[in-house]
Amino acid sequence: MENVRELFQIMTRRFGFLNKNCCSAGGCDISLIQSHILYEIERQHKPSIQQVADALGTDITTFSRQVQSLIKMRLVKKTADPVDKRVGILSLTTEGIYVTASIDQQMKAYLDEIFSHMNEFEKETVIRSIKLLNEAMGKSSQCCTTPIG
Amino acid sequence: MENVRELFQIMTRRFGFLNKNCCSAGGCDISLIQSHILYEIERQHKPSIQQVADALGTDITTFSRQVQSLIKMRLVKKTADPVDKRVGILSLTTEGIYVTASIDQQMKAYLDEIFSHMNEFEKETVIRSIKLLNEAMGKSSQCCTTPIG
DNA sequence: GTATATACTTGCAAAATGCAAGTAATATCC
DNA sequence: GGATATTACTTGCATTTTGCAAGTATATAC
Repeated sequence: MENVRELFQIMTRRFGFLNKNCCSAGGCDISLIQSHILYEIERQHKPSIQQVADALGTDITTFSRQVQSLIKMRLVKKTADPVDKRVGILSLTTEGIYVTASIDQQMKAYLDEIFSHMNEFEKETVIRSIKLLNEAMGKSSQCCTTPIG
Repeated sequence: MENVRELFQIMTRRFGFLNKNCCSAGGCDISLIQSHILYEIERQHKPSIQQVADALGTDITTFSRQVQSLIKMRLVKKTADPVDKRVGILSLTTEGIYVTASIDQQMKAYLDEIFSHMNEFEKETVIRSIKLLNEAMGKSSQCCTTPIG
């Protein structure tokens, strides 16, 4: 049996590089962290600050400031939740939507390139496997979540 | 067809949390970055400082200091290459080997837990898929490597 | 209506980062 | 074989990032 951890470690590292590559390139100059934040704001529908911070495993004080800088860059909007005025609801501005879409497009192009080295059957198997993996990680309560400390 | 990027993004994020969890827990108090460095020093056989920095995509000046702190913690040794005295060869100390092994053990336990939610066939498929993916990423020259800028 | 909890925000001090400029050793050119 | 360029780091320094402690504002509990 091969070294499973090594396989995971190398794969995630490479995917991390992919994410990095998709920031500085072409027009938008976004940090890796900012890219992750934009992605998560789009993915969740009108999330609160807390929700995104939790999803990314970032300390909330740090995240508060990261959001502030994205607001200054006019990529993100913050509106108070009308039901509970304490919570700040995050959403993308028009420019934020554009930048996020642009990053997504780059990522997809890279992924296509990677899959071009496989046949259709292999590609299907790989995608199905990752889905399976995500489900298994979701079921596992003790791991794969934000570190508590 | 599902959103492939999303699958990747979530998977790697979760695996990242796994890595984080395996640092602060139990005895050794190691940062996530330090854990990655230890892992890479063990993986490569007696690598140079440059090699590890490249593998992790870290700026070499930053990495130089990260190595210094690991040396202070007595987890890493640096010896000049006898053939080329400019290059610093990195290796783990006895304590470094112990800490690295301990982290690896935790990671493996977590991975076992994840795979316990699958049957043997699924597990085999997933592992084979990740191998395939790594090979495909390796073939792709334009991506999955350190960002140039 | 007071007490507690939640969702953030800010002060501050410590740590991490990366460019510019250094040092030392090697490789190249003539 | 000696000047020049290159490589493999290291250090100075200024900027940025981080997270704990302590704050504010709103909401919930009793």
